Amino acid sequence: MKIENPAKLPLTLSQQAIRRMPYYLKYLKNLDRERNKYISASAIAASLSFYEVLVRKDLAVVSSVSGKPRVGFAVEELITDIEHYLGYDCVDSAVLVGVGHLGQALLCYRGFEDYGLDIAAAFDIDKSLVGREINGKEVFHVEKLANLCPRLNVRIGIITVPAPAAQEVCDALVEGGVMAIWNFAPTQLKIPDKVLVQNENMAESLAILTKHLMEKRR
Amino acid sequence: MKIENPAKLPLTLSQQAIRRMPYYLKYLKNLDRERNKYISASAIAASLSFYEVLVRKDLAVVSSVSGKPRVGFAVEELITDIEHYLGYDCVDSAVLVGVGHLGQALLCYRGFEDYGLDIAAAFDIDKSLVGREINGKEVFHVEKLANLCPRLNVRIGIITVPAPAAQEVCDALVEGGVMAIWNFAPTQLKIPDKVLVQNENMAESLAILTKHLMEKRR
DNA sequence: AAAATTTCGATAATATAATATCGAAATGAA
DNA sequence: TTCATTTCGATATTATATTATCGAAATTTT
Repeated sequence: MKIENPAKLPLTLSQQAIRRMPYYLKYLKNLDRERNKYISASAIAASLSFYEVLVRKDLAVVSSVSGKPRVGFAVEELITDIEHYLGYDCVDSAVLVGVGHLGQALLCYRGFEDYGLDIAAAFDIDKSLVGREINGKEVFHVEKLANLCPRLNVRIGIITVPAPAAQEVCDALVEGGVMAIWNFAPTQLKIPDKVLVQNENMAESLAILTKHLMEKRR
Repeated sequence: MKIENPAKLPLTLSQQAIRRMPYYLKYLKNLDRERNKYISASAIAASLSFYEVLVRKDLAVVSSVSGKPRVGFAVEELITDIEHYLGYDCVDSAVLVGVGHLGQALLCYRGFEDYGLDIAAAFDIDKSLVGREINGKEVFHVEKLANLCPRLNVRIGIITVPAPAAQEVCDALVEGGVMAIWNFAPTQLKIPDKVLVQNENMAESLAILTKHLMEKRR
């Protein structure tokens, strides 16, 4: 009798590992798949500047088959496995609230489809924007937000309003039954546990940068 | 003789702690400082939904004075300390490369000044953009990038070009003597060790979101 | 056929980060 | 003045994530 998982190897990916997945995916998709049926973790690691063993571990979790020694992993299968793992194969609908510069940039961004995201509609408080279309997506007034979310069958809310308005918008999204929020406003949102918040606060990254430069200066 | 740091308490902040700093700063600045000369770590933690002890530890590292039991930390001093810690008190100049939707959004963003960042100029390959001004910042042709960086006394490069062009732009920035790069392109850049890269890849966050939703669906 | 090489998976060791617990100092109330 | 409460700092524990090491399988070279 063989022991299946002797030293409790991870069966799920860490948060950080999930973040690495899009990089793997992009790299694999850019390969010439006619020439490269197989790819080694070592090669991936070298190209992405990741640690080799880390790549091997990440792939072990998502991959349906194991890699062949001296050969590597089957590229096509890996791509399918990663896309499936991240849920890219079943598209999620989202609404975007706040049609400012950043909001418009996101509305116009091509590439979200590849990531399994479809922005169904946009919302703003500015009446001169309401009714307009941006990249084929209609802009509604925010007061309709909570009502329209269920009707649009939306599960993700994207917040690109100024910080002071963010909590209010967030509450409306939660009321609308959204299950995950992508927050670009520089605030910490209060939210029920069942809803996931992903903050994209540029001040965070900037803090890392300026801190680093400050130390260089010394 | 008193032992200074018996159980090697951290003298520096973790990356994650640095990322929390902007939230502390924002919270403290929004306080009515006339009424609140002091603030407790407990109150900050409750407002930001952070763990109390974590806040205390973070503040202990940046704060020049320790908190008073039953009272808390002096607000004004904390603000000064955090700003100094992050280097917000000495402004860094940056250039932005790639004046698409996202690039324009960043060029127009007010608030960077508060974070010690000044975007000195923008660059693009599109000749119809070159020579124009966006939010008071002139757009130059990318071929001038490496040359102008030293002249503008720039230490940060912001990359908002499409992924395929990112590495080339990055190389020019490094050639221009930039010390830190803020990369919004969804690629892993190859860079000398001395230069810091901060990736702002939306695919990363999106992976977390879609993964989470996929699990909910089951 | 034997030896060298690449790559794998498994395990171990380390580093980073978050959470929990506890005694002591400062304040306010009994 | 004594006692309860809030908040602190220090220490301990646990969780998360990365890096290192090693033997074994598949392939190529000698």
